[in-house]
Amino acid sequence: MKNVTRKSKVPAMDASGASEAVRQENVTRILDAAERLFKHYGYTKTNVADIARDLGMSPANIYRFFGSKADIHQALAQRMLDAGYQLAAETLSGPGNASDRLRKHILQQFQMTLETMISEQKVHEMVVIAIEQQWPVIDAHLRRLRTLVTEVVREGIAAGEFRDTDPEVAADCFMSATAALCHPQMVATCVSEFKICTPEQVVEFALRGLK
Amino acid sequence: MKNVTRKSKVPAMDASGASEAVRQENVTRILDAAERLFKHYGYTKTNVADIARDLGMSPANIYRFFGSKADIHQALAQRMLDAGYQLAAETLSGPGNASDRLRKHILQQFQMTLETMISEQKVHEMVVIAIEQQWPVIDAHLRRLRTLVTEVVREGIAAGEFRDTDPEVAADCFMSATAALCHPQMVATCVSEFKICTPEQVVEFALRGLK
DNA sequence: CGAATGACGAAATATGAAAAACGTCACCCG
DNA sequence: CGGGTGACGTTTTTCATATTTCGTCATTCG
Repeated sequence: MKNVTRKSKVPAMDASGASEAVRQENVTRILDAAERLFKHYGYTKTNVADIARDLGMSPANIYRFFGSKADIHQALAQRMLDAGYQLAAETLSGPGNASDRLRKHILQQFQMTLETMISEQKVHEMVVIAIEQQWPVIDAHLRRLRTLVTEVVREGIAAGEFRDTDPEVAADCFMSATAALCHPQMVATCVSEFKICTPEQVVEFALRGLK
Repeated sequence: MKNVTRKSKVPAMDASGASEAVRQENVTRILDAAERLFKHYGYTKTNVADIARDLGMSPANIYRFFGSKADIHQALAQRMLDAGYQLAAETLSGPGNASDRLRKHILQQFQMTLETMISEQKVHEMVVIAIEQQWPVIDAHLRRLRTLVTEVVREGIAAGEFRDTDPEVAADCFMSATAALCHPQMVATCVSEFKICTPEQVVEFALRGLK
């Protein structure tokens, strides 16, 4: 409901820079505390009073930086997704040909999802909430990732590595085909059930679709 | 917990056939009533007393045929999955080359999932329960389907239509790659979000992975 | 004057008793 | 004797209420 990135109005230009900086630092401190508490006690079991107490401030003060508890959750999700995006960007713009990079990217994504699910259930709880409620941050993240993948596909086509098709469509198809390895819900349900092929084989299969 | 297919002991061989037949008819009647009521009022809103009243029998009598309400649900799921399997079997053993049959099969599956989700929310509720609790019937159904797909892949390889690889692995990869179109949870979440490519394109992409 | 807070109404959630539903069993009936 | 049932103990769900938590605002503080 409320907007996540509410910017304070900037009445004067002279001190606004410093003011904005100190504000940003408070935001970061709150997110750090929230992340730690959420991971320890779980999202639903942690209330804003807990976060405020942990920081030695009043609950009301939290609301000067975040419109709601859900906003904190979303900002945290944004931060985590940003980290994932950063990693993906490095992998996808790293060394190797297009196939190598895409393969590494997907398997990395899979690995990350798997580990989060197994060892950090509290984080997984937050992920599930985010997906169920179809937050825009998730959608935006997927779009960002798709942009990266599209670029790699484009390079692969230019290098003669992939066949010549619409890079956007091809990238989207590739991501759909590997969704079983990247989507948390899929990973959660499909890992347990008996599968014949390995993640590596699925990636190879999807890569072949590009060629 | 309880077993779904509890068979009555067969003390004598002469009348056991008829006895078993009349028993089977009761099972079917119960399932028919349950299906109608579940679809109308929803699974959680319907109790066994409702089903019994609908059939003009006592609730206790239901338990002579099913170990629990969940067993009815599972048997119903089995019956629906059987119908889906039947359809898939016809499509996959129908006319056309391997690609045509696989394409038709996946798009058909997608269509079915989509319609169920949109127009029969009560059924979708039951599907979600079945998936969340990871019922063996679902797993068995997927295995059955995979067997069918494997056979088509094998034929495609024999006809020189697909490249020569392990049919089982290839079929499993193909199903993973098209999971975004067949898995109810995926369809539910991914349809709404803005996608660049169409279902048809995803299928073509996956088919290309076989070639 | 802006940063921060205690007090407060609204909304969500925990609690616990009452009701309903589940599932079992001794018993009845054709 | 097998098909069927009413009565009954146990578990789950419902629902009203008490408590917590959320989020706002007038007021205080530096």
